[in-house]
Amino acid sequence: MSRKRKAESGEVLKIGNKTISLEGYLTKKPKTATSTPSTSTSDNNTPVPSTENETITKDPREFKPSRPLTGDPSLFATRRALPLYLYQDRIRSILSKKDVLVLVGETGSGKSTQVPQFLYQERWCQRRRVKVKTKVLDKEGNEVLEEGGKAKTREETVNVGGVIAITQPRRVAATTLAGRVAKECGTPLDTSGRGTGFKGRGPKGKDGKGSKGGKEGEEWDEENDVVEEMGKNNGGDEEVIEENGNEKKDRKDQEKGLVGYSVRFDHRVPPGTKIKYVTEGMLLQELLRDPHLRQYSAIIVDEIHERSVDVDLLSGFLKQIVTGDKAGRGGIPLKVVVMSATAQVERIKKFFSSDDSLKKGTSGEEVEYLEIEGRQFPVEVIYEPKPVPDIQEALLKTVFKIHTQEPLSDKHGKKDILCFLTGQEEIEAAQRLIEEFAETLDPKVPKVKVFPLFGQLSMEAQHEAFQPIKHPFTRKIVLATNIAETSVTVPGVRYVVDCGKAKVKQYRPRLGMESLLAKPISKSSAIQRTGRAGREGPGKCFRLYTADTFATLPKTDLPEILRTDVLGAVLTMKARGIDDVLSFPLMDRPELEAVENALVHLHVLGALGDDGRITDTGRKMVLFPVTAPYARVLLAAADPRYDCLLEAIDIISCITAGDDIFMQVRSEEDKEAVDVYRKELQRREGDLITYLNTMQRFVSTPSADRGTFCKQRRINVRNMRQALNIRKQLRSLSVKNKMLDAESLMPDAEVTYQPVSPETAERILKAFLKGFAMKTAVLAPDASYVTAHGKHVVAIHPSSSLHGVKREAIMFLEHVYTQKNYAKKVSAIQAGWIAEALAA
DNA sequence: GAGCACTGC
Repeated sequence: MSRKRKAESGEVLKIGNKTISLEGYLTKKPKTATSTPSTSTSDNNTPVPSTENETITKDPREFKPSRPLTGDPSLFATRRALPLYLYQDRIRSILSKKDVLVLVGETGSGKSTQVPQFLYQERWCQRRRVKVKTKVLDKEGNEVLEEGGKAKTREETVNVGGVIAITQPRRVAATTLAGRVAKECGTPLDTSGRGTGFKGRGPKGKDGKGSKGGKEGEEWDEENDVVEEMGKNNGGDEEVIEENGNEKKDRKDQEKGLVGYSVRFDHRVPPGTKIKYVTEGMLLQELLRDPHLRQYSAIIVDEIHERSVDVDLLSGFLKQIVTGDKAGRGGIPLKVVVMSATAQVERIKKFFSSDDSLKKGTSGEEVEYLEIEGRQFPVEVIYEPKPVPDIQEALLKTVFKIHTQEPLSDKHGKKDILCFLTGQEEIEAAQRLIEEFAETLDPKVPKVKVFPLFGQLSMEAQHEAFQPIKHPFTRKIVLATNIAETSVTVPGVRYVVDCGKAKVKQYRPRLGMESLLAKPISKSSAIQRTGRAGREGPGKCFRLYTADTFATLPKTDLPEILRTDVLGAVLTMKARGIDDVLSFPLMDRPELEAVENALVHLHVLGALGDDGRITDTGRKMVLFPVTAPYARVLLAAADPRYDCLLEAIDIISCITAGDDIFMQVRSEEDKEAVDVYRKELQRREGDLITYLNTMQRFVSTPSADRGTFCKQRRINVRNMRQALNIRKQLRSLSVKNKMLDAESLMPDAEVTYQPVSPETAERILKAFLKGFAMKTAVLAPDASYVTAHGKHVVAIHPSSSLHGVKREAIMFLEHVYTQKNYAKKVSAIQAGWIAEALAA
């Protein structure tokens, strides 16, 4: 499995004895240096010229909006108070002339809710019927050529525009924002009685509004037990009403609903929807069937500063549409509003300008920029005078300095403390220290109550951190990971203590594995943490590092695309018609080596052919909302040779449902009791067959007993529900793609549990090897496991049922460097199966 | 003997 690359040319890749030609898709060298990730973010340090900043006086007489608000009058006052209110004419006027607007606005400016409402009645936002020329494609999706080599086209009449999409990085944000805006528009989304049965990550959504669906706590909710039928509610997208601006029509639209949302497992797009909140991934998925985004007049990309892989890819596709010839949209431009909480304006402006303007030296003139002040209270920042040797000690000192010297509350409310730490271990150690020290305090000093807050905690435990404290004379201290930086808002916080570090996942292309280590945070992350103290009143932020250290921090975080395996990103591009992935416009380009590794890996998986183009297999793979190796497993499992698709779906559902469905057990006594039940589920074949066993046992358990089933085995109900949703989605996609016969599916209630035979287990593991042959290791004479690919020593992670067990060979689905080089999700295999899986 | 945070028709 060794890989050799021709040193002198980048045009050919060799894998074993195979040669893949890179011609046609590795034609161009990237424009920016790719040797180190940091060089590609070089304009981080370029100060933004102040002349660029649109400064607008805030005299309401001068900028009184020319149009009255519409919608629910009871919400007018709140909307008028938003900083953004005064900018609506300006925003409308900019977008009537230009196609791209970069809008920088801090949290609380109202940009996510107000901007689409300013725009949806604009003339350019109406749906139109136009003639377009479409390329004729053959069955495989390749262009049909006319004589002379030109692509064959045919003329069609299509609808273009009418809808504004607003993208969000998270589901909760998309659904809560849609709910809020629908209410403001006077066309509330009725979300009652919708049994999607699971909720967002935290008790509070991003903007401090409660998330919805499902009830609080970890109990299995029988009412929500039945998951919603896929695709039932997403039929409204195509029925956009012809818009001609008369009042009667407007009223009709209001009855039908102006606002909708579309996130995985949950679609609410009423007929007549003009404003649609979507997750970034959802819009990428839409791009697969509609490359010109014809349904939309505008795309608003919100929270672009978070720089997920999805938003980076989306930006690339949007740039192509905006700066392209627009023939696919019948000449109608697509307007793009890019919204960010932090100013990386130059970079974004340059990115969305056409390359021609760069050559002419008129960079960015097609792109307008507007900055809007936020609504934050001032926060005083206090640094350590010199570097602290021990973070726990520094934390303890600072927390009790605040506690003993600062008031418990003021006219703005409670004055609680939020501490940012790196992980669970650090949080638990700090909790013990603080609680011990609090015992020694004078009884005249107020009491403290400590709440840990990290993702792996149960819903109930997370919820506690959000509740106002009941006891009088007590201060709340929340010890949180990064979860409190973007995902949730803890109310009542007026003091922030920031340790200056966070655990970040980083992919190492050379090793083919990822690491999870604590690293210094960026300036913008530090500022974000500080801001958490100023949501409800003036606050203070204690940074447990020096001002000099702050000055050395990188300006922004490394975007995710430079930190993860680009396998998925490359396949996403290939499937959307990008043959030359290296010349695809990206704000930050991954290292060449990372892209090459991804291409080779995709070739091994059979998603790319020897010519580097996407194969039939690759095209089938992208239809499934799982990573490429899992998609490959599904295709293999549907093959009569392996014939285990339902089993593979059960396993993949469990594994991709967020964090492990098995929660960790904290106390020793609990552990003993839980292990009795868990042991029953475990199989000697390893973790995969254990997951299968768990899912099969779960679905054959009567609804009424499922709560007990989960409780006894400490199964995370939220993740289990997610697993059921994924299972349902993968099953229905398999039927749709003719890999599964709908008739053969039995309702779960009618299936009696029977453990899989060792023969079936073998077929399942062999099907998984089709996606994970690269992630295998063989037992060496010294009793360590050595990877087949790269010859690294790996240890089996303690969370695996095979931890401490020696087998001939193993397959693992995850490979993470933390304390050690760990293999996770491990199965026992035979060494001979590896070669078998690699042979076509 | 160990687990930053998100997400996908």
